[in-house]
Amino acid sequence: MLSLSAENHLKTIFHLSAGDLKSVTTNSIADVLNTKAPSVTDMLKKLSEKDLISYTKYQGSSLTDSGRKLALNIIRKHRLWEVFLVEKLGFSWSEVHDVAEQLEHVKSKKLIKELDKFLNYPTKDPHGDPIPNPAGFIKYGNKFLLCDLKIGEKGKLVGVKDSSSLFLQFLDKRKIALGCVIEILYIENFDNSVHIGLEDTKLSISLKSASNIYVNKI
Amino acid sequence: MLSLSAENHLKTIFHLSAGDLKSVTTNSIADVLNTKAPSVTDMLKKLSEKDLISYTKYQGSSLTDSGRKLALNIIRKHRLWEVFLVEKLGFSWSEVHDVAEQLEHVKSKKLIKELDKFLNYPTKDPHGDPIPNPAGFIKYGNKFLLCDLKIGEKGKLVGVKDSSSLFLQFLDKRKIALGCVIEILYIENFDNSVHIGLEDTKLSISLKSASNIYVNKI
DNA sequence: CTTATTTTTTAGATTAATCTAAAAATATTT
DNA sequence: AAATATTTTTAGATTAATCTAAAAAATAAG
Repeated sequence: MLSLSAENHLKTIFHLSAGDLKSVTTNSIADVLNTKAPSVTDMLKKLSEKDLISYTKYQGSSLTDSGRKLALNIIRKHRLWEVFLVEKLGFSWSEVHDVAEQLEHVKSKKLIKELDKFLNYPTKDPHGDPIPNPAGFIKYGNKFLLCDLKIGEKGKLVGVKDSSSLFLQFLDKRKIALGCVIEILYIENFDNSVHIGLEDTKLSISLKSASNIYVNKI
Repeated sequence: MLSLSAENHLKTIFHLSAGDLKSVTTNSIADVLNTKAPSVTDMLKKLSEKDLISYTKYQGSSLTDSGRKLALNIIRKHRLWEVFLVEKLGFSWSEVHDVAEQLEHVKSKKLIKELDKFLNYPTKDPHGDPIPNPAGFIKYGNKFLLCDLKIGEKGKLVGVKDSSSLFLQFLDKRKIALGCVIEILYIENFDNSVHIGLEDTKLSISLKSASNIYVNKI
């Protein structure tokens, strides 16, 4: 049985390696988890002992197959709970993270199996991120960053890169939501701000914002 | 912020003092929590420090008003989650305890507020136990133990005293469920076993079983 | 009302997760 | 490629929750 801290380390390594099995630095893990590097080193040794990561001193760490499976299971739980919070309890997408962060650690196979059924087997969480299946398989959509579209191209918003509540609330204020169709109108030379068409309105967002929005080209 | 262990101690003291503010022994707490007396003593000192219990060495401990409020809040969360598991996820009443035991420690005011609304403000959990309101008020029904009814009297099953999954499964097997009407037919002199009428059938249960079933007289 | 038994507490360890400060290894810069 | 800077690890503490063994207090029994 993994400790809460061990689960959080695995999850973080998964996110930092972008779902790959590539190597992740000790400091980057500490940053995400708000701890210090020595604490992370300790945990890396323990996870390595259990064969959940491969770790060589000073060379960073990467998930093994079994570690990746465990990480994906935690992420699966996190995202299913997020769907529950939004669809059943009326949370907004900017409010769900902290609560899901706690719920993801509840241990019960049956709970997740039944929750999945109750939610009608969703494949995406409220931020557009894919929900891994029970076997630990995750299907990434073929998405682009909004800032990479050319002028005149259109995309449907399918996810965000930065899902901090600050950014999500920024989007809410401008009625930019999952599923919206966005057209690139033009790009300001001066500051690279991006003028977009959104349903019936036009507005301008910063390059930084456009680099945090995923779309499917249409 | 209370630790998980502190929350469990408060909850246990509440249950052992039967919802009262009466004093509870150190060993009885250790028994319920599957720990040893010295561990409990340590925690009692900490809880006392925070004014959640009043504790005098060798004299047992009892909840203060604020401790009682916290305990009831945990119990509220536990019971709401039990309702959710049974009504929404299709768990049986013998399966919910261990999962609710984990869910009750998730911290989020909004979560419980919305869950309560989603469940349509239930007042009883799946075992018939009352759910405390958000202010920490709990309303006990006027219930009797089945074994205390006289021959010929009838009662509606409104709860169980022992909600171990062993006992609940025992009841399930005999189709004895919340809401059933039970009549006392007669009591065997030899072993005190209790013959009951249950809907259209008759059966016999031990005195021990009859002492674990709560009914409302009808 | 002593003596024996049981309960509770204290004393002293252990484990897990964290930290700071210092040492070691790696990476960067000139 | 030597010097400097950064990153990572080790060493050594700390805190919280637990434990066992022994001491102290309360309770029960004769």
